[in-house]
Formats: sequence, C-alpha cells, structure tokens
Amino acid sequence: MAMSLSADDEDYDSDTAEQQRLPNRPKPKMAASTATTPAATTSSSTATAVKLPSNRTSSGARRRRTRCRKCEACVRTECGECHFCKDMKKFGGPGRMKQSCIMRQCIAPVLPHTAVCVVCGEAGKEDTLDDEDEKFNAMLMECSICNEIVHPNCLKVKDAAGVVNDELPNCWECPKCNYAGKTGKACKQKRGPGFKYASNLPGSLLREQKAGREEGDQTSTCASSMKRKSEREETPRLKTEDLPSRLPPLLSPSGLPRPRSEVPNFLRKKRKLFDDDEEEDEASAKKKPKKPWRPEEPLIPKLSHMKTEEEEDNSDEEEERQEKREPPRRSFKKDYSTVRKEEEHEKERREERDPPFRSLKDFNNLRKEEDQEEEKEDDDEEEEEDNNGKRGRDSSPALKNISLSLESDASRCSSPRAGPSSEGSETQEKAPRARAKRHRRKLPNRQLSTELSKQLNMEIRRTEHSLANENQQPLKSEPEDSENEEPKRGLRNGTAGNGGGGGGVERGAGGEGGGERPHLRAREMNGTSWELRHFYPPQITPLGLNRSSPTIRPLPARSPPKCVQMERHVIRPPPICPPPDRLPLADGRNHIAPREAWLTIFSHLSHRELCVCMRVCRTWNRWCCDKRLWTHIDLKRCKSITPLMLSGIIRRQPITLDLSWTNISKKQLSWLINRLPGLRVLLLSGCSWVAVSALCTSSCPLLRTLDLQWVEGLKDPQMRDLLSPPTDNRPVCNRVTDQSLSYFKRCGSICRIDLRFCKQVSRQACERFIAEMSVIVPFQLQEDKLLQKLHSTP
DNA sequence: CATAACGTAGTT
DNA sequence: AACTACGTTATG
Repeated sequence: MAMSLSADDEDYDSDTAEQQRLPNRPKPKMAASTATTPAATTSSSTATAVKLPSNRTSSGARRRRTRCRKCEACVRTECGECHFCKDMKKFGGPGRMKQSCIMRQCIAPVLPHTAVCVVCGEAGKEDTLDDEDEKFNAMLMECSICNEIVHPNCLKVKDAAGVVNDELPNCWECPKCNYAGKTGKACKQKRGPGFKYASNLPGSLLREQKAGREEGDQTSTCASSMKRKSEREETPRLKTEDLPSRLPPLLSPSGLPRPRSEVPNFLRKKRKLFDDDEEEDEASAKKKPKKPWRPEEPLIPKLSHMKTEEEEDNSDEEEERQEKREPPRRSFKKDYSTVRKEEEHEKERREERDPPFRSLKDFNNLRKEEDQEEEKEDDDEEEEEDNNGKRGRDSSPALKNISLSLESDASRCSSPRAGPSSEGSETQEKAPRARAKRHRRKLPNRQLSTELSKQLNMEIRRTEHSLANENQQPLKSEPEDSENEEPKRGLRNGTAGNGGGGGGVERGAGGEGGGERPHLRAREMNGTSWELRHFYPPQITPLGLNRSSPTIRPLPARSPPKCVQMERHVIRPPPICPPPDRLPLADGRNHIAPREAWLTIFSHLSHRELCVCMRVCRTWNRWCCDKRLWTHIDLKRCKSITPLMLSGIIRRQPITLDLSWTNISKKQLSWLINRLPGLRVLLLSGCSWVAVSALCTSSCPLLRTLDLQWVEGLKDPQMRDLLSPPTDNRPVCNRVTDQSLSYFKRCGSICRIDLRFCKQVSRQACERFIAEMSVIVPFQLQEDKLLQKLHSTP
C-alpha cells in the first residue's frame, strides 16, 4: 500500500479545516491517507469511514448498507450466470469474490437495522409521526460526507441546509457538512455510502449512471433541512424511499437534469450489460413490465403491490419503512414476514388456480426416497424411436402444412401487439394496455406451462438420476452440444452424433466413472459454468438479434431454474426389459389389471397428472411414459427450454410438439428434431428464425405441419433454406478437420475415405494427403473429398 | 481502469 | 455459527 505523505498532508489539511468547523466530526482515520491523488479523494473518504473497525463506534464510522429487500433486484433470484454467481460456491465457484449476483444488486441499499442516531442513540422514529416533515426529522439520515447517522431532529444546526441524496435511502449531506461548504464538491466526488452497490461492480446497473449523474444535480439542496426537502418538486424527499420500486432519478423521465451526452453512454453500457435479452430501456433498472416472469421467482404481485402503493401514495412506503424501524429489529422482521406472507398468499392463489400442482406438491412431500426409483422407458418405444435407417435426406418430404404469419417484420415492429401476447393466430387483446398488467394477466397461463415444464424437469431428473444409478452407468449426453458443439467435450462418445440415429436414446461416455453418483453429481454441478457459458449463449444471442422490435417475445432465459439447468441431464440407454405388464404389489403378487388397462386409465389424465403418477412407482413411471399418452406435448410459452425438458420430450416421442413462443435455441431444436423421428406436427410460432433454422439441417421425415407464425426474421431466403434439402449435419463429422487426415496415414490398409460431408475438410488437404501417401498407398480423389485407393492390394 | 480478492458487517 | 455480500484493497 503506497502512502503518500503529501497526500496525507493535503487530507490532513482539509480535514483539519473540517474539524474546526465541525467539532462533531471524528478525526479522519489515519489509514484514510491511502488516497494519493485528488482523484482518489472519494475512496479516501469512504475508506476512511469504512475500513477501520476501531472507529466504527465513533459517529463518523460509516455504516455498511444492506439490501432493501424490496427492489426488483433484491427480490429476484440469482442469475447463476454472472461473474459473481459463478464465483459462488453454490454455483460451483471458489467463493472468493463474495459479491452478490449482478442482477441482484440492490438499487436502494438501506441502513442496517442496527444503525442508530449518533446523537440520541436511537433508531429511526419516523413511524411515530404522521406529518411528512416530522417524519423526515425523525428518520435516520446518513451523511455521505461525514458519515454520521442522525435524526435531523437531533441536529442542533437546524438552520443549515441539508442536502438529501435521492440516490440512496436515508442519505444526505448533513447540514453541518453542507454549511461547511462541502456540498458541491462532495456531491461530485462522492456518491454517498452504499453507492458502490450500484456503481462499482462490473456489470452494475448503475455504473454509467454514476458517470451520467456526476455532473447532474443528484442531490437537492435544502435551505432549512426540513422545509426545502419537502419542497423539492422534482425529487421530493420521500423519493429516496421510493427508490426500490421506482426508476432511479436519473432514469426517470421527470428526473433531474443530466448531461445529455451521457445518456447514450449510459444506455449503451446498459444495453451491453443486458445484451442478452433485454431491450434498450429495459436496461433501466426499474422497468418491470417487460421483465420476464421467472418461475423460480416470487410472483410479481408482490412487486406490483408495492408499486401500486407507491403510485397511490408515497407515504405508504414511508409507513412501511417506519414499521421496520420500531422497534427496529423486530418490526423489520415483521415487515419481511409480511412480504413473505404476501408471497405465500400469492402462491396459494396460484396453486388454487392450478390444483394439480398443489396436489403434486403435497404428494411429493409424502414421497419417500424409495419411490424415486424410476424406470426406463419402454423397450418397444425405444425400438420405434430407433429410426436410424429411416431418416431421409429430405428435410420433410411429408410436410404438408406450414403456417406462416403474413405480417412482415416491419409491421410487427410497428405493432407491439404483434408479440406473443397475440398468441399466434389467436389474437385477442388489441387495445394497448399497460404492459405490466398484461404481463400479470398472462401469468396464470404461462405459469401452467411453466409449472408443467418444471414438473417435467423434476420428474425427468429424478427418473434419470435413479436410472443412471440403477444402470450403474453414468450415461450422459447433453442435448446442447451433441451436435454442433465444440470438440472440447471429450467425454462424448462417437455415437452421440449419429444424426439422431439412436432415436431417443444415446449412450454417453461410459468410461466416466460408472455408477458414482456423487461423483457424477459433483461433476454435473461443476459443469455448470461451462454449461452456461457454452450452452446458453447460443440460445440467447440469436434471439437477441432483433432488438429493435418491440415484440414482447419471451425473453431468453437469463436465469432459468437453476437446479434444473445446472445439471447435466442424462440420456438413458435402451431399457433392458420391456415394461412389466402387471403392477407388482407389496405382497409379491401382481395387480390384476394389465398394463393396457392402466394405460386406458392414464389416458384420461392430464400430463400434469401423469407426471404425478410417474412418481408413484417405477412401474407407473414406465407406463406413464408410454408415448401414446404423450402424443401431444405442449410447451407453448415455456420461456426456458432446458436440456432436461428436451430429453423428457424425446423420451415421450410426441407426434405433436408445441414449442411456440419459447426460446428454444437452434442447437436445442436441432438436437430435438433429430431425435423425434415420428414428429408430425411442430409448432414454432413466435420462435426466432435462428432457432427455426435448425430445421434446415435436420431431418424430420414425417413432419406434416409446421407452424411458423410470427417467426422473427423469416423471409423468402429463409423459406428457401427451410424447404431445401437439408445440408448435411451429421455432427461427429462436422468437427473433423484437415488435421484428421494425417491420422489416416497410420492406416495402411484403408481403401476408401469419404470425407465429403466433413465441412471442415478441404479438398486441398485431401490432395495433400494423397500426395503424401502416394509412396505408401496410392489414393485418388474419386470425387471431391472422396478418397479411393487406386490399386487394391490384398 | 477493471476486476479479483479479502476482511468483516450484517443477517439469518 | 453460518451465511451473504459490502466496501475496500490488491493486482494486472
């Protein structure tokens, strides 16, 4: 640590001056002099406040702020994808960085509940009062300059101007500091305590905001700490409290002036940060409506509730806050639990709307581990699935029905209604409405499919998990990279790329430590980062191409259900035996009803119910997976299609598959299609062309109906590509390069090398190979990249 | 300047 | 006590 005497001196000087004016302010801590340049003044002052525990007790010791727990960031779940998430142990990282998820950076960090007024030693007391100004005087305010936390009321210097910082709750420049003339400078150089939350971190939502606001007047000066504060028309004092549920001042259209030139920069940066999925102002921290609802998140109503409150009356939030304050800790708990209760209520409401899930949940709770053992799918299914030879070159000779949206991209762009909300052909809502409302309104429906998919995921995972165990063979293969992936995955065995030749079943690398579940699990978990890095980007990026469209396309899954997505999923081998015809009973005998009878019963159940049944026992599990029960799989609007879901689909071999308005990626779709040889109806409306283009390289011989309504970017050339015979996409060959030719040199007896479909092998390399081999074995190029030995030597 | 790492405050 | 993660420091 480099210390500069001169800097010290400077600091000392200024601080001395301060001290003279501000008797209350604790002497700057010596370590603060780390600041060596004027530019570092900021850190100097903050460091001063924070770093020395010895000074914590003193009034000026800065309090670390903590989450508000209310803002959008606070209520969401960890993305699992950002730097910090990846660092976390729970995501398989080393846990060194100890930072919160980028997406979870609180936008309005609050003072800890242990904070007390430096003068009277009490917590905030604003809840005891009604009058706005009174409230203000009774709440704790932390000075961003001297770090003192006081009740404005407790200050003796009442006539001095206090400057409230709108950026942070309970933050101001106290009258003393302000009076001392530090306002302007401090304002520019110092963001105030807690600002780091939003500004300092990589990917911070407010990072550029900081720059943008540096010059803008983010604080409001008050001549008399009380009066002026309440007078501030643009950023009323209480706005501070509103932050959690409001646009930050900078972003607010009615916000304080800011240098225009910085806005684009800010947005640009943001856009970059949110590149993955969101639209321009989406990046603005607080635009909720567009934010996709995530199944794993508490449902929006809580937020919306808060928002409503805030819209109705600013003081409501204040009151909420007050509740937290007195008595500080307990009331906070209460407050928090209230929030939780609300969530639970909502959850209940949801579950009422969705009874099967409720019952499932209950049911699951009763389940014992032994029930988790499940079985492989039926042999006969597998046989039918095994379509190795069937697959023709033709993409879809049987295709009879393609539904297209007649609207151009442009028209769609101009019509925000043209998005998913219109649900393909079944357009309903026409009148523009508040997005948030629409969003909310859609929740139930969406939730159904989401829940279904979750259910599916869960069931699949359990099944596969146990199967992997049962078979003493960790069979794994990832849909995401079985085809066009990087060669990195040495684990994948060669057969994995047979263009889906194995039907729905593939053997993964068998040599990976058979049967070691913990090992496998660990690997699965540890693979997360890799998985996310390599699997999700392709899913996200293509969909992100048409950013300008206001279409409310389901956003790419920035944080799909983690537990699900994390794990490598397993593709099971063909089952060893056909499913039993009778249900074995506890007493060793078999149930009287044959499988077919059961299937008849099962056929009356919904998919959701089937999922429940699948968890009853292994026999039911196998029976319920009978593809006759799953001829139509509807995953419409499932925002995130996970690998597990893909394998679940394959296991069930549907005839009709609805993937409309999902964010399925090209890779996923490609993987899927190649493994659904019996698919006849495929609904892809609302998907991106990038994803749909998977069909160009996949064969789906029986496909008869293809719904491409609202496929973004689908134009004539795309249609041409789609309907042209597929380019060869046999995956194991896609990655064979020129280099591989050299390996053939070892094969003295090889007679014919057909590399025609190896895109990465060049004719030149073949010629070179022939030249080099000519001495040993004479080859000729029979055709482009088809090498034939000239004289067959016995 | 960006970001990794760290000590430890704050919360559960 | 365990956990999260803030705000700083170290490093490249």
